[in-house]
Amino acid sequence: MTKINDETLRTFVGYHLKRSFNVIQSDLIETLRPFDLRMLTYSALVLIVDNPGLNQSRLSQIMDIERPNLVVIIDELEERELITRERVPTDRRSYALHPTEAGRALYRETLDAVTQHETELLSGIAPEQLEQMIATLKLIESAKRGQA
Amino acid sequence: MTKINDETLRTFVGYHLKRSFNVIQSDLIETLRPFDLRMLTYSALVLIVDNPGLNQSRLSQIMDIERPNLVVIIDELEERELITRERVPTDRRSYALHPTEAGRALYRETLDAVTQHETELLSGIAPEQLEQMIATLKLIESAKRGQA
DNA sequence: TAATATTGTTATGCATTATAACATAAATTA
DNA sequence: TAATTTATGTTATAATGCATAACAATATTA
Repeated sequence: MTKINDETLRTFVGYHLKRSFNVIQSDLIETLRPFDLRMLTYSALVLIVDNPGLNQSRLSQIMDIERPNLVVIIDELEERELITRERVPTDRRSYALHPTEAGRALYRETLDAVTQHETELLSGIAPEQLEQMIATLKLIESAKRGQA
Repeated sequence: MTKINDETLRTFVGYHLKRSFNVIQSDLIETLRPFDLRMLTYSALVLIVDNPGLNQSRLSQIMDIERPNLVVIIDELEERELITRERVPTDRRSYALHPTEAGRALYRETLDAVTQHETELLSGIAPEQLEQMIATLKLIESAKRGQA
């Protein structure tokens, strides 16, 4: 088992970001599996519960995905009766997205599970260190081109 | 333009990781476009140049992708004559992957470009702060389940 | 020698992401 | 007001990413 040299890639912040994200993502996927949710459907559910009445256009923006791709996600959540699409009288093009009671219940269940799993996964790291990292991640996030 | 509340998702480290990675990834994709490389083909090229002679099995492991998915990547690099597959006398199942001179030249070109773009993108952040973040990211990476 | 494991491969399916084109409705402008 | 432009949600489509099953050739182990 020869050890492989990835020092060149290690000079890139993006490489470290991707590898560490992969670890958290794998854990999250496993955590969400029993609830039959994927990352995208989960994120959408959380955002709809926390922002009842928002429309698909706004939701796709915050989720950083294209509107066509959100449609299937919303379709799935609606079919499972976790959310509803309701016509907006003042703008009849758009739908106001609202969680159902089942949606809010699933939100609470999953929030607990996801929080516990991530806390457990990162239990070996000091909270202050994580907070510092998050501060830096926010700086990177706001370095987005065509925005500053 | 109503502001959307994503405070719940902000309690997750993974959410911050994903959003900041997206920023870097977008930048990287644009940087690699002129060279007709994607992230995966680029990573593979770098690892082959830095580890000449390694085989596909090892490469797929370090790249964290399944062997079948690596085949098409290696196919592409080989067709473009950036690398070669060479039979290993001591193990005739596997191929030793080696960069061609063109592969090494492209490696040098792209390394400069990618380094410059990432440096520019992150120029507003103190290097020590980035180093600290990388240290934390490494901790997360090593928190991978079924490994400690 | 026989059974098992590894390497690379093909085929396949699902998820993610992006773009073009469209119908409906709203907003803008002439 | 009428004509044009823009916004919202949708369908269709394609490229990419990622995972699994099955297989031939070869190596390893029992």
